[in-house]
Amino acid sequence: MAKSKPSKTASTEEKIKEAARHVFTKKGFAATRTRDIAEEAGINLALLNYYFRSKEKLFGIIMEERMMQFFGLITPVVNDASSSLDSKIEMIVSYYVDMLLENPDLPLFIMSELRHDSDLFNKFQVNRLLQNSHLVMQLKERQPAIHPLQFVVSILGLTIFPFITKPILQASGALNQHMFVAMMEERKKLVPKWAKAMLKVK
Amino acid sequence: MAKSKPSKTASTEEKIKEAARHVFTKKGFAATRTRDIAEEAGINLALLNYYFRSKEKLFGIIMEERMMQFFGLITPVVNDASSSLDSKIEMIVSYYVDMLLENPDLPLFIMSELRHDSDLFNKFQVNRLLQNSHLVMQLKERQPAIHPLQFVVSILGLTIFPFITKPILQASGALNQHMFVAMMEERKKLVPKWAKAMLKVK
DNA sequence: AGTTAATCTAATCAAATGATTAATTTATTT
DNA sequence: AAATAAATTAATCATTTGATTAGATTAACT
Repeated sequence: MAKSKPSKTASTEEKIKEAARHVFTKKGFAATRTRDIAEEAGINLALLNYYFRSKEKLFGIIMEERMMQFFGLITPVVNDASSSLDSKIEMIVSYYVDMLLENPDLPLFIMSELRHDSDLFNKFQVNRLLQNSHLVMQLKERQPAIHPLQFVVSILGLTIFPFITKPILQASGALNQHMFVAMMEERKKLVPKWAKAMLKVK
Repeated sequence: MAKSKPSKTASTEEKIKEAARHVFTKKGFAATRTRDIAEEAGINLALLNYYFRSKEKLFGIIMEERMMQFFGLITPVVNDASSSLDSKIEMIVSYYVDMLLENPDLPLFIMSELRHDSDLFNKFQVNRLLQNSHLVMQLKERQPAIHPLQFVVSILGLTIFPFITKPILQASGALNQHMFVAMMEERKKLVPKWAKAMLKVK
């Protein structure tokens, strides 16, 4: 398997962040030992505290990065007043599939850590992202009978949930890596079509 | 908030299991201290090892229980040769919503732990659950152009994903507990209708 | 070159944590 | 009632783990 690269050229600080990003995202905060990070970064354990003070501080930095990566992706799309509802949906699905194929552990990481400490959410003020957004307006207009959140959760679920079940699908032998990628590529077209059909249901 | 009841009447062994079920499911294996479990069960820490040998062993017991609860729910439905595709979908959604409203932490718990140790999955042989199932046959027949797994993942995603995002939705203030329940009750009817529409898309 | 600051290392600490032990209490059996 | 087994407790152990320290090495500056 592709071992994460401690980037021979990168600065020590960046090597630690790279390693932390990888280990935290894969194992979560509680299961991560600072020694794991130090080892993967190829540095002395004390340097972790020298550069980042504590495990918590380092985690906070990584978490902020990852939350921005995860939630920041939709912010511009959701609020774009010039695009149609259908093209917004296409963009959301396509962007997320591409980004999550590169970062398959991200959803489970975000959701798990946020459950343990939901303050993280307010801390990085990712809320008020949907409130009064252009997307929500368009959803209300297209299908006034159903709460827009139902659609938002559905579209995101159709896109993100496969990445959450990926470990199960692969462990069960139902799917190998190549098939998974193909499945997600197909979803880029399927989900928008499905969404259109769902919006017509009364 | 409703403190979990250490069941004054229950046996010590059962009190420990109750507490373990609760704490493990809420915090995950790594973040759980055996002392947390002992305290919540209202028993001496040593009794945990007296009855269950080790944290790992106790966790294994709880994990097996929870995986059965989670995956066992669909097994009979998925293989029922007498029910229509549409009614299978209705049942799956309805069963899961009801069960998960009682156990909202379950999906995130299962997915998180399974990611850390996907052997758990094979260990409890939950695989081969879908392979050649009646449901998969019916999906192939109804919509041969699309891999049945696409639909299975979608239907489960539409049902389960909201529970995974629940901590976020509530932390963001987008939804309170009552609204969440109402939303999920509405989904019992919406998801089957959506699924029907999705199956028609070509 | 000499001085100062930054970076890094090995060793160690203190607290947390899973587990065990020896002794005590309670229940069961004879 | 006496003897035996089961259940429970307080104290303690051994490891792990996050963090610190003092000292060495390297880089930057004058």
